[in-house]
Amino acid sequence: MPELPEVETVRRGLAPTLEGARLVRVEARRPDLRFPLPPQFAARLTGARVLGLTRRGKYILAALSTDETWLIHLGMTGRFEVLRGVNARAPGEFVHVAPQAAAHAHIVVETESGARLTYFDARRFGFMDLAATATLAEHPRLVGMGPEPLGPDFTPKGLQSAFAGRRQNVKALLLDQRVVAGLGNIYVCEALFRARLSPRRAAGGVGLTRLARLTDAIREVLEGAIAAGGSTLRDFADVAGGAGYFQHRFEVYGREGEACTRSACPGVVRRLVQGGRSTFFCPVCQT
DNA sequence: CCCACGACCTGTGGGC
DNA sequence: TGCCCACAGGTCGTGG
Repeated sequence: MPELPEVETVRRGLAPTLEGARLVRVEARRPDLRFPLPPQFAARLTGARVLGLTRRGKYILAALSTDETWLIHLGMTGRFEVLRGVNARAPGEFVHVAPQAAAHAHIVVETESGARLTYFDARRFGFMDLAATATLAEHPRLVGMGPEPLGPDFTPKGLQSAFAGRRQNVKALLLDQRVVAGLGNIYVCEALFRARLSPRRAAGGVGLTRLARLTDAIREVLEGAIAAGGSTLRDFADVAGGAGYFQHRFEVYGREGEACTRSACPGVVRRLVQGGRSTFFCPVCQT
């Protein structure tokens, strides 16, 4: 589910509760998510203070006072819920888009100040790890990851080098986290539409003019989505159970058969399957 | 190295 | 109403 804007929404939601907080009780209700949790996972978190919460691509990174960093990936259905204080369950305080089954509450963390954080993940495609902060950049999940699309290293020329000689289509390569970090199926479709670029083009053949449109489009889409609190199709919720609303601004994703939203374009949005995943695009104005 | 594809896991929505 | 299949926001491992 969550791509960069949703992960950033979760990070911002967790920050007020976690930053500076000491973790006093940690419960792992099963030994694994997608992968086994690291050895002594709960014990290594217990007693630690969270120094800061950052994000890299689709990972949330919690730097700890123990000189370790807690890495969190939400997979497709990972979700955090934050309950604060004794009145946390007061009627009406939280709106749950889809109440999470207790069976999927895998990790529970309580802070010294009485907040409780629960990680739910129905499909268990999410995963967590603990790694020494000093060598975090060498972590296998982070090493080789492409530039942050909202940072200064994401440029048309950089994208051109990443695409050079590649015959794969642009859509598939933009989903590759080594090319650019944080994009997923929705925002790649939306960005390609805004850039008027066909998802079927061979990546290596795209010129700088188009790549400049693409990098701009990616930034615009992601910034708009973060400002809207992410997109909620079925699973995504922020830490208070609320929905994002960027899905109302989708121009192609999920709109197969609808008229192209670009003014004066006579096209109809089509769906095709690339690399086993749906791509939505306008075959008339995306070239 | 590059690329295509199946696998992982559960829930849900649409069609019949 | 009920059943079954297709599909879902991600990533990894394997094979050619």
